[in-house]
Amino acid sequence: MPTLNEVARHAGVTPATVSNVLRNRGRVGETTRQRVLEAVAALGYRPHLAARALAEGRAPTLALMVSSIANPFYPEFALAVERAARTSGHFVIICNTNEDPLTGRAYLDQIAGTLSEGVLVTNANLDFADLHTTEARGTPVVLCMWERPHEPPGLPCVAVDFRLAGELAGQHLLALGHRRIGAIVGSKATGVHAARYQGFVDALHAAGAPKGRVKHALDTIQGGYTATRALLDADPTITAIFATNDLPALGAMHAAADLGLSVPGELSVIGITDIQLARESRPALTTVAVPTVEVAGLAVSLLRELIESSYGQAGKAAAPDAVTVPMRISSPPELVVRASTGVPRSP
Amino acid sequence: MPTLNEVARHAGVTPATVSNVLRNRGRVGETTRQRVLEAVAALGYRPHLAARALAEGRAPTLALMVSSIANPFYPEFALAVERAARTSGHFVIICNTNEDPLTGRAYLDQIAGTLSEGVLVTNANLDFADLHTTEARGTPVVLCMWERPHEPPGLPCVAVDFRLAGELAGQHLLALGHRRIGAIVGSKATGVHAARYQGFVDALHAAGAPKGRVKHALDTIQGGYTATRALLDADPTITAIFATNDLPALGAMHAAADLGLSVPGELSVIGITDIQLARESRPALTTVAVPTVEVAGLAVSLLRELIESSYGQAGKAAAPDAVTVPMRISSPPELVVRASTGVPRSP
DNA sequence: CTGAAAGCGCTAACAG
DNA sequence: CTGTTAGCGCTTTCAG
Repeated sequence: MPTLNEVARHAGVTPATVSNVLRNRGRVGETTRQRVLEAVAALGYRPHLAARALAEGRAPTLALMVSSIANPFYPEFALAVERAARTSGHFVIICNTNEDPLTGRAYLDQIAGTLSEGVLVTNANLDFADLHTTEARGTPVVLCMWERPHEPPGLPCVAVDFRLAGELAGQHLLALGHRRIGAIVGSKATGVHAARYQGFVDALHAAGAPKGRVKHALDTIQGGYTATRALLDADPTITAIFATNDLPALGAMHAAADLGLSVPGELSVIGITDIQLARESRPALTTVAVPTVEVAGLAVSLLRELIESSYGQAGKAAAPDAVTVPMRISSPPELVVRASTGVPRSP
Repeated sequence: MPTLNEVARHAGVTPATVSNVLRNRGRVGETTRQRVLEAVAALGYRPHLAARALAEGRAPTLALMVSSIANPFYPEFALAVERAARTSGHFVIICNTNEDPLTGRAYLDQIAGTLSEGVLVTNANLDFADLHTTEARGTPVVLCMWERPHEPPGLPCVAVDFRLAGELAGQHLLALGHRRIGAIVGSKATGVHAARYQGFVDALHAAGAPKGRVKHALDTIQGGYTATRALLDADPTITAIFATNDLPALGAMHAAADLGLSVPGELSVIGITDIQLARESRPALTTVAVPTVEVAGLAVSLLRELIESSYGQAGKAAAPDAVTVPMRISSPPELVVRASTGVPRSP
């Protein structure tokens, strides 16, 4: 691997000049520029990114924290993040926390600021204190899927109005005529899907409909499957299932299939997110779509801004504007009606 | 961010000593070691990975090239890769080629050897010449899913006997009594699934069964869907579909659903790979499982070995053992019978 | 057992 | 416009 120095020698200039032509910095004469470019091509020179990172004091990578990339939502998101990151020359390092805050911390400790100049956090079971620590150490962090635009998390974030998503789902079911609706909340009671469920309840309330049964479940197909069976077991008159995420909704459809209930004939099912699988299931899942690609784009660009300004204010003492934690809000979720919802069966 | 130097000062020693205790190198006195450790803890020191990379001449990351992380097989594989990589302190950078060889080359050019010390390649539409180039430049490359153990690709790889997988699938269908089987090959005629289809044909041949119809398709659910409809259109007497991958197999099931054909009652469907979705579809997909996690582990450890030896032989002139390109073979694929296959309908 | 010194490959002022 | 001079933070001989 040829170095900058060798290229410089080959071109009969100094390393600084080569560096300059390569990054269009200091103005360089056209003839030397050509000479340098030729040398670069001749030697097949490629800049050593680690060296550059050290010299610049910043690494060209972003860390993407996910609980498990195997959860089908994350790959879609990761793809969008990577695309956005590439536009600013960033590479993305994927950090699976495997739902373990300690693993998450280990990642943050190791790469934040030393190999990555910014951190993107999805709903990855992380300790907020750890995130604040890495922020305090100078590495910007942004939360990618904050659920409650009206209750900022105290960390830069891009928020999606998930309460609205829940409400839209509820309204859709209500409009179809459903009154006995089971709800599957894909997390513990205190969990991250509270806003979605709240929206659903709001819709019910506004329509004067009864509140219905709720079941908390793992945010997986299996979780939705189990929850649905429990729900239907407890109340066979349920005509629709609202799940706070697509995966459990898919599980609900499976449960229906196993119980011999047709969807949507005998049971309607709706989810939230609109992952690819939602389109591809049979029947195709009605859901409330979250603008995934947009969120990824917003998150990356917010992170970039934070990174830039973090270098900018390096000299400033005690920035008191730390109170204004930035938050971007994505465009609102939208109902996508597909084949898993319909009018309720007659009693 | 405290530096090694500051820690050294704090502990009243030199940076070299701190470095030594941190990596258990030069023997260090127990008392100074303690002192250093305290200083490290007190200052919250974390090594600067980019600086270390430069000094060591090697980066702590591996590049994982995939065509699109959104294809459901890759996340599962990526997760396994990351787990394996962590055991040697490596981070993984995910590189989506988006099926574009140029994008792949751009990635290789930029990070191979400068930010990543090794490259893992899945079936990511890459130019082999580019891979050889990066290898020649000194960055080891390993192919992760080579399909034909008996025709080494000329690059280090871990191979899976996909011909066998196709054969097992064929045998299963045959054993059930199917004779009119449609095949969906998830790639162009010249493509990467040739071995799988060959195995299937071998099984047919061995049983003296007719060869049946074939349709090439995109390696997606949609591709399988379209292909299935075409197949059934051309020959309604088909009783089973063999797909060279799970995604198209899933698509076949959807097509069946839309045509009002019950699976497996009126149409059996089998795939290859056993992605998570196969377990989670309804009916659950019968498939031939590839040992994904094992393959990831083999690939990472092979890559590690290549990396180590590449540093080792740095001085040696013209290593003539370049002829022995290493290949690891995974344990054989295994048939997983689930609910999508059964005896053929009576004529 | 520990310190001093050189350098990894590149960038960033500042001179000339 | 181009060259000089310092490092970035860490590792690694080699002396002491």
